[in-house]
Amino acid sequence: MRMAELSRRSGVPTATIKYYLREGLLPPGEPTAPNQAEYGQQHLDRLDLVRALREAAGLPIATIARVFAAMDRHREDTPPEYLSIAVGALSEPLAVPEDQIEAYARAQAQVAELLHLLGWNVDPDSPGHDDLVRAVVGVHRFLPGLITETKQLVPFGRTVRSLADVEIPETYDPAVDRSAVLRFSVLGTVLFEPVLLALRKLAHTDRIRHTAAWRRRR
Amino acid sequence: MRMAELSRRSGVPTATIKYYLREGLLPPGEPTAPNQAEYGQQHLDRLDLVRALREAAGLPIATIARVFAAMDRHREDTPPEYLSIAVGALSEPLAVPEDQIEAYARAQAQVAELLHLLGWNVDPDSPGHDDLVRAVVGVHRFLPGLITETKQLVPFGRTVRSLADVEIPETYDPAVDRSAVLRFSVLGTVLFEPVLLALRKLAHTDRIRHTAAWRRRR
DNA sequence: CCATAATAGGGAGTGTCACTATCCATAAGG
DNA sequence: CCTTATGGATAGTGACACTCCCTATTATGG
Repeated sequence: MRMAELSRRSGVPTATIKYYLREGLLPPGEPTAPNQAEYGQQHLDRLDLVRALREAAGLPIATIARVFAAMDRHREDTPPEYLSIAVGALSEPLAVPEDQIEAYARAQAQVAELLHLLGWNVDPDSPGHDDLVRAVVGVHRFLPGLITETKQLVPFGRTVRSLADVEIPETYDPAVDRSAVLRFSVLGTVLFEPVLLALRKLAHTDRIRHTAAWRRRR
Repeated sequence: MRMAELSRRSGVPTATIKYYLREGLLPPGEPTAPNQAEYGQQHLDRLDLVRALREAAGLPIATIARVFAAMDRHREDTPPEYLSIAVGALSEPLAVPEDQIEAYARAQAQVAELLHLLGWNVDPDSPGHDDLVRAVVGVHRFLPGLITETKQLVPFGRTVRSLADVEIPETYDPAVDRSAVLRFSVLGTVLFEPVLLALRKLAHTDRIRHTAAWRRRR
């Protein structure tokens, strides 16, 4: 199919498709002439993924491009590897500002201690590690005293870990093709985040309603 | 204190403070002359909160303004009320696009059923309710078949609810002043979100490492 | 008292992001 | 053959979060 049909079938304007091509969100079509190219199912699939990542997850174009680049670079790896690479590409690499080196070092140490306490089999370049360091720096900075001891975070780790058992099936069926697994993993990661955060807010409300102890001033 | 000192002590440039004043993120200073005004501790506190909400949580200016407006409008309410209002103001109000009315209706029904299954004492205008509807619409749209039955979400609700018990203390000490409680609640809500999401990614990695069952093709 | 610096308030300018529109030299299709 | 479409490139748009600059005062040190 050519541009017009790709646009019609995906629901994305041609101008936007061209923009995505420029930004590397879409591989170029198969050229049939200096000014003609043929697009296929993979382009439709990718446009659908772009829409999900932009409209539902709100990811910036640059991040989506990074995820796709990582996916394409590692399509020969084993499933756990390329999944990890793709999900990891969702996060910005850690950039420590000159004036906050100690704050990051402290957070980094605390994260390492936490992972040790949890006994998790993850290393510092696993997806989420740098995000956790960044997040802990933020908490330290603006709510100092909230995480004074690393072990305070352990219940959160254990709880979230129990969710992982529900989210990720025990077995991986190799009959399902790689790109479907990838799509599922990346989308599952980002589309479920707002679900969890919204549930957390609602849980807070329920928790407060069950706390009869908003003692009145007397 | 006046502009220069407010800027120096908060670390926010004067041009930015003026911008925040225009956008309603800061209440105007006490005017002492047509071109002079006096700022106080409340302005310093607020600038600090703005920094946290912008730099650590990445919230847009308009959202921060909405939170402050809600806080100011409800400063006479009881603690559970104004906390709920403030945290609720963190979310955009639900806007249903013309062409997705059924999708939202379906998600709304599913959220209602979920809350019933969980037995939570929350109503549809609680903070997070609309976010959950939006998030469920997103999952339905881009990962159809993932949430076919509402009860699949129950474990997530229960798990997150158990976190709420850890996060929110049993009692609220009225000796602590309102604005500190508010700051703590709003910041606690948003600063802990990235911690949870990062832990989730790490938990996924650990889960996958414990899943020996990435069966090889044979 | 006066020269200099600082101030509130407002408008305009900047850089980034994610598109969106226009142009042009081909190419496709009836 | 002639209208329409295409790929590639460049420019423009609107939202956002500042940032700069201007002006008529006002504060302040000598």
